[in-house]
Amino acid sequence: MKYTIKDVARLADVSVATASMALNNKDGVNENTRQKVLSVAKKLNYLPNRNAQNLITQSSNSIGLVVTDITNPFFGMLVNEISNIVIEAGYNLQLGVSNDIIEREAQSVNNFIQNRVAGVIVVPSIQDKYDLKHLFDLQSNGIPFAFATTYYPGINADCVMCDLKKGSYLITKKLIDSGHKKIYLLAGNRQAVFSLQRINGYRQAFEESGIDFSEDWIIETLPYFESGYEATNKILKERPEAITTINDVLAMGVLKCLKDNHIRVPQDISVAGYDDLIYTSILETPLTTIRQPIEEIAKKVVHVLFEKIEGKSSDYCTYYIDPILKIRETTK
Amino acid sequence: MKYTIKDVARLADVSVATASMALNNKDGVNENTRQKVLSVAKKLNYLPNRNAQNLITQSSNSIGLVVTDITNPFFGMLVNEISNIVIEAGYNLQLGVSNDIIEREAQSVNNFIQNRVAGVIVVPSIQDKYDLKHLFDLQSNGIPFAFATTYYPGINADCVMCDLKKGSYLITKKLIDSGHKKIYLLAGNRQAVFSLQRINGYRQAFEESGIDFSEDWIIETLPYFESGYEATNKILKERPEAITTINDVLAMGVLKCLKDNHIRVPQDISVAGYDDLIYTSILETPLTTIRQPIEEIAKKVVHVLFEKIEGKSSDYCTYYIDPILKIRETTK
DNA sequence: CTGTTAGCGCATTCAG
DNA sequence: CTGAATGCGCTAACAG
Repeated sequence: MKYTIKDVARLADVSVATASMALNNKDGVNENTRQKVLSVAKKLNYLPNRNAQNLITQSSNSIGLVVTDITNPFFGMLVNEISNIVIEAGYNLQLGVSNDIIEREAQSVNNFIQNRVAGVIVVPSIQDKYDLKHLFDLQSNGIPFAFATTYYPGINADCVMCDLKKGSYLITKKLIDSGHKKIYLLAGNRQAVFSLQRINGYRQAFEESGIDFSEDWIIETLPYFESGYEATNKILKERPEAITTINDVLAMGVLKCLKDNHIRVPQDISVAGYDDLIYTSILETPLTTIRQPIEEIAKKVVHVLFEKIEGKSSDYCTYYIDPILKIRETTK
Repeated sequence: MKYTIKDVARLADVSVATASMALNNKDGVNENTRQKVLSVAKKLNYLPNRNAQNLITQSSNSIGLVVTDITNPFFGMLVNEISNIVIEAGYNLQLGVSNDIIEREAQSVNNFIQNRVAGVIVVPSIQDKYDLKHLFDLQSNGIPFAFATTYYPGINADCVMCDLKKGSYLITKKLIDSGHKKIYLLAGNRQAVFSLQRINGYRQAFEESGIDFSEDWIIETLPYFESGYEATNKILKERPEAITTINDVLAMGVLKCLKDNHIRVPQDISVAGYDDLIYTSILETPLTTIRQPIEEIAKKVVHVLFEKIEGKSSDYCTYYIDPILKIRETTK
């Protein structure tokens, strides 16, 4: 049976109002009656109906989170961290998976709005054309939100992300210093902030070194394993000296392709990834990569969101977390 | 601004009741007035409050899902599939991550109960002692639930899972047929159904072949990368001829340890995993494994749950999906 | 076809 | 300290 507060009030022989006050630890209720209420609540296994609570208190115990690709362990870890923190704080997590399709992101966000969640965290997807109405809808509904790992430009919201430009700069510089010139970048979608920033870091390294580079070396890709494989297949005939990617999953696709073509890493080609997934450490040659400090990103983004929810802060900021270069064996 | 149905009613110059009927496409409302209501709703960007809707209709648009380890791509894929199906059906997904801690599972389920979700899917965690009160609470609150990938014994609920015994049987038989005798099994927790079934398959293969085996070859582990590494480290001095595991992530830990100890696979030791993660295909030597058909499991478990939600079915069943043996190069 | 009334489960006034 | 009354936003009778 589902019990309501009426049931516990009736069985505790008090009114609904006092039952409510007792249950919520409000003062102004006699200790004896409180105990009586609590004990019947326990006996009945009574759990308050959040829909009713949220409705009357005009608040919510849920946080909405949209990620692009839950299949990628990087986002798996992000969800894990965010989930832990959010639950710890007494909230519930509603999850949307966009698969990098903006319409799905919008659908999830609309769900969140209808459910009147307390706040939303979104990992933006790759899109050429942005229809960001759902984000403005969040704003007009007074629901705070923050971006994680990257952001959509032109939106007034907090963002917590890795300093992607710096990461790409570090890795590209490393490759240049090792004597490579023809360094390809599997870059994702040029329109996207997370690609642009990495491209800028890549460019900066070249410019600082005074080595010429070609725009043709910047390859647009999707961020998946297969995309890394296909892109590599296409550029192989250009004889790249090194290939960097915007994430480890792409880099694994690169390695797979090179393997299938009997090209040795790093003897024939150097390869570098981005993210530092644990699973890359057992590769034939462990992957040189950039670590994005996920725990920090998760902690910070939730913190920032909570401040907005609690009304402690009202100005928006993009927080950059320092990346860490992990030199392993896929680079000379 | 947040608008309520009152606002759209007022601006459309109708009563709240007709506004509601128009919005919900009920018939018995003039086409003109319906259009009028719809247009102001659109103009206002009105989205109904689900808390109120759920409260009055005594229903819900949310499905709760608890997984153990979202960091493992296997569960990432499972969440992805379930999310897609559930969203497609017009539901919202609430996610809990237990990290194999039963108290966290319970907390998530309690959240789901309080939110009065329509149904719950749970991936049971590894535990010696089960306090399954939260599941009985689901039942007493009339919330249908189903298990995915494994189940807790003694609970009246549906389960959709891979035929784990068969999978382990197939792989063990394969190893025996290749001439191995001393085959270790990194088995997870013996108390858990998902371990037991695999152990049974392992046993069956030995018994059929008439080869003696030792109980000592069955090693209890946690299901994580590090656990695979550590377990391997411990059994190395016993000179195993082959190591099978209950998931690919564990197997990757095994491979990493063997690599660090300069032990060749499969020349010195054969290794086999379970799950068929895409990332294992680029390993030094691609991993022999058992594929669990995740899409099928996801589809079926959601289907089964929906039938319970809609009251179309009332008896419980465990559905076993056939595993697929993937022989690659880590086995002789 | 439309508006009035009632109530989902709960928290918060305000009298007593 | 306690209870009766009110309303959160919405849907479902029921009259008119």
